[in-house]
Amino acid sequence: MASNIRVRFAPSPTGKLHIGGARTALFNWAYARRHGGAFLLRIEDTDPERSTKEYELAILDGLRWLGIHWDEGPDVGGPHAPYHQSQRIARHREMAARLLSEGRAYHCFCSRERLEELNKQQEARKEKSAYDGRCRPLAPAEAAARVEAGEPNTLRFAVPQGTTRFHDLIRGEMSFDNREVEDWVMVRSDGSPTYNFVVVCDDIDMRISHVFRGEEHLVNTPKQVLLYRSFSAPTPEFGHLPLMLGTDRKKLSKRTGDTALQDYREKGFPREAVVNFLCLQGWALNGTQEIFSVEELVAHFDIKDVTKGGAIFDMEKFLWMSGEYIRRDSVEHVAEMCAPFVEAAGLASESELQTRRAWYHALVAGSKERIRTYSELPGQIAYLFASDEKLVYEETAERNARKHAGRVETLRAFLEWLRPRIADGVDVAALREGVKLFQTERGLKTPELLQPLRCALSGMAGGPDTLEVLAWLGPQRSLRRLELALERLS
RNA sequence: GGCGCCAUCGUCUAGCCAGGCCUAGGACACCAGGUUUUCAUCCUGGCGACUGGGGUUCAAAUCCCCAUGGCGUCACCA
Repeated sequence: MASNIRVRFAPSPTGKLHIGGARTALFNWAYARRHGGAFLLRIEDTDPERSTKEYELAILDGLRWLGIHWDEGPDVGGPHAPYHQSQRIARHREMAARLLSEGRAYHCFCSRERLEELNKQQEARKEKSAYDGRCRPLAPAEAAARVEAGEPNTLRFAVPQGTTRFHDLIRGEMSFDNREVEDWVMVRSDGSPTYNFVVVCDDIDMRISHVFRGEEHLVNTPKQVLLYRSFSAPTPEFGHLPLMLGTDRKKLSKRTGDTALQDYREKGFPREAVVNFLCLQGWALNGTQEIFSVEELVAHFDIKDVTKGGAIFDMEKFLWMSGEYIRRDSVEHVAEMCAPFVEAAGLASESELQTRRAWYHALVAGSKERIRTYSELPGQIAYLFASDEKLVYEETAERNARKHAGRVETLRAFLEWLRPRIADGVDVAALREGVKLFQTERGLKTPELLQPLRCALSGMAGGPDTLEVLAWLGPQRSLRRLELALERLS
């Protein structure tokens, strides 16, 4: 059954994909999927000063990483191409001319100086700053003559009297007095059309049925609704998503943390966790289930269930969720995802990890529940790659070891006991049995042996099973580290 | 300042539209126990909220009004 539902995500390639933009894209996409509609991508590259191809590519890349697929867009094309706003300029001009000829827009010859002056005066009188409509009464013929004569001008939309109402699927009935909407500029003096104008032109031409975007656009909506009516085009349904807030309770900005999706990708957050967490900012599956898949999202998502209030981005919960995904994932996959971080940390090259695949996987299996992002793995396993001589003892690890007065004697005895038992390799299970006997024979409590041993082998206060660590290190290096510890812990 | 939006634990939220099932549920964080050689995981328990005031009603977190607070926005950016 074909659906008439068509939604879009229309980023401006003037920066990296913002985390809030990513959520907007996700919600649009999920809505389309849920209701059998189409999701399209349009690049709003009409600001040549700030738009770059690099950002555009990065945004597409980010969306793909999230698993978002678009039915129509700049790279895949579609029936309403082109999907770069800058390439639709001829159509924009045509539509602007239409409004002008119908008397719904007019030429304005006010200079920037006058507008600035006007603004200053309004501010001084504590009035709202808005264009005063001076050029609106100009006769069309006179205006046309002045344009013909080369006088600089902009094209302004002639806002009618009355009240503009529209329905918002998240917030209900919205109402704005048109006196609050100024005669805004549709086309700049250089001939380029402005955002509020082109966004409507394109949405009409692309048959967009639902517009879901950030709440900061709410106040633009009356301007746009008026435009739809001027074009006698059906007004789409709107849905203004709550803002994502920083810890300062203000619109998420770089001041309070990373705002680019890419930053979280580079920090090693699993993409499923990113998707899951982003959805939880302003939407809930049912109020009790926090972890859910995109399939569940698509099966249950409805714009009506989106929250109205802004959501503070809680990094602690995000990290928890990230760790949750890593714990639930397979060792193989986590190992693969962590590999680039292990390499970047200078611990081992990709080929070295390939060569020692089973060994590397064992490390990951032992560390999986101790990391929250892929980037945390190197810190957990660095001691295995350190030189025996330069192994760093963490303060707590050394303190724990030194708590035991007989540590050096214990380690010396253990070293001699151990040497023959691992000459042919380490058998953890057999060793574990042996260690129990070693302890009882000497009347040692477990920590008395294992805390100094752990410090000697890894220099870490925590971590996986000490005998596992011994196995990973191998006989030679384990013995070497024990010998060194005899000195270092005395 | 004008206009607009919003308002449940510290945070994300369920409940609100269709008022009683709410002595307000879940999650993160925090605290206390348990498991573990340690850390982490895991398990158990605890702490903790309906912004205030009016109204409607037999009954309000839920509906209405006001106040307060927070945020957004006021460009020839998008």
